[in-house]
Amino acid sequence: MDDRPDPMRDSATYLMFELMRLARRTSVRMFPGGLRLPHMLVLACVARLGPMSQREVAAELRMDPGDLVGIVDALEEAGHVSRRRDPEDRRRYALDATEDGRLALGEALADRARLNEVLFEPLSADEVRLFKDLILRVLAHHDTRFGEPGPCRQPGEDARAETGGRGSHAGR
Amino acid sequence: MDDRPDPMRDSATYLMFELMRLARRTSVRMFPGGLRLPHMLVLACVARLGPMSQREVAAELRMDPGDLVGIVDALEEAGHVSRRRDPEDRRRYALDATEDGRLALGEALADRARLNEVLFEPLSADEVRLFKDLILRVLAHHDTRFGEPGPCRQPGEDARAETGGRGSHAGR
DNA sequence: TATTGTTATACTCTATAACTATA
DNA sequence: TATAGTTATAGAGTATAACAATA
Repeated sequence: MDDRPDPMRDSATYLMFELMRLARRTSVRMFPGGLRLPHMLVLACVARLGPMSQREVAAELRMDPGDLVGIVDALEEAGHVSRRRDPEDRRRYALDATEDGRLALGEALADRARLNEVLFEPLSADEVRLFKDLILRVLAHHDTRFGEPGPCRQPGEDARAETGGRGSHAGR
Repeated sequence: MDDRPDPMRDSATYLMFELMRLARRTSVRMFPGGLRLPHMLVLACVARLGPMSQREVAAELRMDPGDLVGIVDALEEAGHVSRRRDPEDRRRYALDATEDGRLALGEALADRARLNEVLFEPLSADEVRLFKDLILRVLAHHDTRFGEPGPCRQPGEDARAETGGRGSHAGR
């Protein structure tokens, strides 16, 4: 039966696929009805980058502007974002996060942190940092958003456990 | 503008989400019309584990048996798998990979390897191995398929699927 | 921007047929 | 047999997500 090894398990993208399925199921089980990732991303985007148009959000998140309509509809109905016409250019919206939206984002971030704790429990804190660092380096290679070390570390934030230089830090 | 850090980027599951989006887009761009991951998984499963029922495939891959119907339909129509009734139990199919299916699987595996090379180009071979190793350890902690002997159920999933061999179910 | 439509994936529920066990 | 319960597949329906085309 199990004589031959599964050739799929050699593929990093397949393993990531399995891990994402596990993450989604675990998320639904732990936080049913919670903010889903796309909504969370849009909310976090407007909360961080201030009043902006849907077009700008779509560009920032690499999402289809058409798909943003429904997401912003839902966030507006939930009272998480405000959506008024930009007086400078009435074709555009000026989206912004409400106070309630910022609270909801904080809760969603806490939930997601808890999810990550449960999911990555077998890894040490250093290993999780290394894991994220490897992904960030791959993303940076293909997507300018993740390009520079910029918004990952801030003055006043703790940077001592830096695992990832561009060099080789993974001997194994 | 606003140079506050994006709080999402601290979340391993968010970074994985972005990397999976990138992988899917890259895959479609490099191999339009190629075998998609679920089809590939089913094909690899029957090619490796010999003649088996759809129920067994679903259990092995943690997929919904209902969703398997369409996937096997497509694989059968493409000539990649054979689907005949199991004479021992005519409710079941005896699925098996055809020679053509094994060839197609080999090509799909080669394509996926090429995709992984392109995607993970910024990482060294050791780092990719480490990356896969970290994922495998996480998967093993939540899913019995991925090693780690021991009594361990994956979250959000029950143990309903236990179709070992034909014949006796001990507990009734 | 918004709308409409298409496709892929995942999950739920139900129907039907074939099997198992038992009275 | 007859009856009841279980299993394997099929199908409909829902929901999310990505994407294309167009108003």
